[in-house]
Amino acid sequence: MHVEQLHPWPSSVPEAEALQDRLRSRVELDGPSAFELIAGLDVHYRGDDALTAAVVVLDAGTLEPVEQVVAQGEAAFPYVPGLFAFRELPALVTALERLKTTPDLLVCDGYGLAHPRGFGLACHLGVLTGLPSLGVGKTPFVGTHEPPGDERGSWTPIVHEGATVGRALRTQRGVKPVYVSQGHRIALDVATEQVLRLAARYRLPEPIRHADHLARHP
DNA sequence: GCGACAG
DNA sequence: ATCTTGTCGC
Repeated sequence: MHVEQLHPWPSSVPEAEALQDRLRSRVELDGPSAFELIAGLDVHYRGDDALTAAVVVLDAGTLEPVEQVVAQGEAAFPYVPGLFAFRELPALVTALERLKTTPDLLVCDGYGLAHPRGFGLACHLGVLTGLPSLGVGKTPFVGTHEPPGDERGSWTPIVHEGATVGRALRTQRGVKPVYVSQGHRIALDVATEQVLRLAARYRLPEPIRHADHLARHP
């Protein structure tokens, strides 16, 4: 599939923040509510710089994989909370470009709107591809929230600077919640519904589990 | 001002 | 993210 060019690549923290501020204006917080092909994305680190990016496309109905690609790369930026996306974007974009199929939803490992400048990895990937995207975080980042109830499917809003930026969602009874936020071209209700449906058996949604496995065992 | 901070 | 054993539970 086609992905928009990354350049110019930021060479400093202020440049990276400015790029996020600029691209943020392109995020759309509403879009389709049904999807045929759903991609999971993840990266596995192998040392200081080396990393493997993996993308697995699943049939939304059967949850069977229909295509999977990997790309070897290097961390393209130092790890700075809030600028995490710049580490993994080049390798993830390379992997996406190797896809023969075009998914209609990207399920990203990390945050989208629930980010210090409202532009996490999921937003960035959504804007570059033009595809609906959402982020699934495994630990809290920005904002505050109450613990969701124990039942699968219960959730509480994540509030940051007075606005709802995501949801803490219990995908399974007896496990820690995951943190869902919008990336691009998707409503929060739809993102929540998709994550819950994709996490029918485990804490994390199936597309991310597949991508994580592939990145670790290419 | 200080600490905490997605992966 | 990654370095790492045993242990509890289905």
